[in-house]
Amino acid sequence: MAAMNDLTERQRKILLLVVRDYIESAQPVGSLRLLEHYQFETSSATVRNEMAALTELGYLRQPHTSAGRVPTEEGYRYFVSAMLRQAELPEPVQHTISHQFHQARPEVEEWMTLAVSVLARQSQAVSLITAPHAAQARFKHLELISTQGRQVLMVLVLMSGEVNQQILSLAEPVPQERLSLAAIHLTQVYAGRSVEEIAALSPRADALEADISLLVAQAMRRAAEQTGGQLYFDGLTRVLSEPEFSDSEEARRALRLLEERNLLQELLARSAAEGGVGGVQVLIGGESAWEELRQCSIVLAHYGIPGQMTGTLGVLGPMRMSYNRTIPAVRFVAGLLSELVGDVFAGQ
Amino acid sequence: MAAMNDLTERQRKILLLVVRDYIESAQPVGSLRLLEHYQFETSSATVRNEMAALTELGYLRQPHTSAGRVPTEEGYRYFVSAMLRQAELPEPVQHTISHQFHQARPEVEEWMTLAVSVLARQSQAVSLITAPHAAQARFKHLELISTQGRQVLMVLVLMSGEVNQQILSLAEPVPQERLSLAAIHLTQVYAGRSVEEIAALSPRADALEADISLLVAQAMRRAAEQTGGQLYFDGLTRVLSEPEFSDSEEARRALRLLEERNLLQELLARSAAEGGVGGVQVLIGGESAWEELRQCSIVLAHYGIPGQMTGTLGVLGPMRMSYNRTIPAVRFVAGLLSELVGDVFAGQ
DNA sequence: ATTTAGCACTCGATCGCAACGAGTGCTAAA
DNA sequence: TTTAGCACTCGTTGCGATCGAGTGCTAAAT
Repeated sequence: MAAMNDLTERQRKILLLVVRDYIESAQPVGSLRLLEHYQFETSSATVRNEMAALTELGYLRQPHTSAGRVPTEEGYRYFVSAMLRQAELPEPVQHTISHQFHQARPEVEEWMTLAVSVLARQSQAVSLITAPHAAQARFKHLELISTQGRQVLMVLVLMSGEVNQQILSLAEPVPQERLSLAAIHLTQVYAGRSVEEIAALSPRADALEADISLLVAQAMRRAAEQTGGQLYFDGLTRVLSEPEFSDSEEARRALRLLEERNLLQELLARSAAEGGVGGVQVLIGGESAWEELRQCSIVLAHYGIPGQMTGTLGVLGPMRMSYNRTIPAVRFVAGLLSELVGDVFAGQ
Repeated sequence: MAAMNDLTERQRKILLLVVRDYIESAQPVGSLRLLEHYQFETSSATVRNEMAALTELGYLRQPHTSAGRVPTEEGYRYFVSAMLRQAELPEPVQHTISHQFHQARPEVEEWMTLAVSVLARQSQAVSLITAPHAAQARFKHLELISTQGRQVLMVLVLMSGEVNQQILSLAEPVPQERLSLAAIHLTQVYAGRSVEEIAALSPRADALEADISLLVAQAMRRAAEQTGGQLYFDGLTRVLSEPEFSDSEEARRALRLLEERNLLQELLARSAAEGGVGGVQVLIGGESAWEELRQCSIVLAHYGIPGQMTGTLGVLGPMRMSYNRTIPAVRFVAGLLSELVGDVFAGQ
């Protein structure tokens, strides 16, 4: 492992260019190629020497003796940390995205699908996001709606705005009025309470209400146990044209994670512990993460109101994903969503 | 194009075996291979002659002169129509699936994810389903919940059980009591009404209610305009290991459809016009469907209560998908869902 | 002490070519 | 009508030659 700042200015320049070129071309980059495409005052031999040094330092790697250089994970990391400092999304793009969000219908679901769509387009990789999720599930409102016979639709709204619906089969038909009364009563009693409080309240005499409050507690416990809000993603098919994914079965297996939603949610949640809202984290080569993600990188950030109502969004792509488009986009969208969520849920 | 029943018994047997073998092996099948793997009383030469005849008739095709035979679309169709007649899912599998559904929490969302998961596993292809969708959107219930300041969460429940939530920004803060009164009033007035009826009712004097009823009408119109319920799918990554998809960019492009949810919904909705609930339709080679689906087949069925509350489910896979596992599975799951939906929504 | 021109060397990629073999269609005998 | 026999087709496989992008090293130049 190399120390951080032992690079000369020229080495730094060469390293960054190699990474940049490799990200674009997906081909090992050699000294001549570098001279052709970028401005240099030195000759190819000098560049070769520097590249050898960078290889020695662990930032670059040769797939085989007579090939150009490819960044190592360490190399990507250097590139990314240089990137993190600066890198704003261009003004006009910011405006477009911002506009799209304010144009959209004010529903969380809309925001989520818009966010993944924007990120997928911007990064050309797979984007994911979890809906904002309250740190603590608190009861807001209950509605019971008779549909037919003994079937009742229960709609449970949490203070986070999360809506939970479930179909109950009662032992016998109950008229809508009685259902409404029960719902109003329970709503009054439970308003603002947490799962524990609701579970602790002694079951009331009324059999119907007792049944229902049991189900309410269950539903809330489920909501609380979830590590995050609902997961959305986009860009899966776009990424299939990347060479990494069409070639190797290895990388393709990584995509299989996407259908194991709970696994992925856990991954996102785990990182929440580390980074606060605002900062962009970049996991390169699946450091500290899953085996399947060896070949991948993840750029992620958290949004929302810290400690109250947060979600995670990120981009999953090949290690040579376009960080300079992805990182600013992730940061910007996270900021935008924090604002929107803040407007609606702040101070509960 | 060949007439339907001009095949001798032996030709029929050979054709079905060729299709079956090709579906399994993904390799052109020759006369010798057929003799090895299945029981024949004739020699390879006879089989060759019959294969030549079947090629002449348009059921088979040779990728090149010295290769085995591959089914044409016509060949697949013959195979499928032979299949449609019989083909039940094995009893134990039926029981397992049935059990899973009755075990699941009684929520539409659960049913949908379970359905796609079962179908994806059973068919080894991409499965899709649209949530049950009412033929006509009818108002059931409205709830207004103040979250913070001028922000109000509107929860609109339709008689179909579809729940619609949206965040409103009012001109000025309104206390929860006033919101509740408005919601109760509107719920009474609108109960059971269709979009048109609601839009037709003259806007009332109360400004708050007027605003809200406008939004309700908008939301209902959106719900009505949607060609189907929410789209779920599964099995995307599994299908990537099929040779059709890892080899050709062509087939991979078909998968891109899956992220254009509206397109896909339209496709499913369009077929609804043709087949009623119960029958399984098989679209081979994207007949009458999209350009992108040239290489694919779709097995689909409708479920629910005809004319009232229906959804579509299907499997999208390569033309050589395993019809004999897919067709019975689609039929069975459609039946199961019809029952479940019927229990809850019948007779509204 | 750097930098650079020159050069031998490496090794994957590409090309051409021969051999292989699965599969066919045809003919003639059973 | 079936089938054994056979010539023929043509994609696949294997192999050696060649190519060329790229390297590292050495020795001269700055």
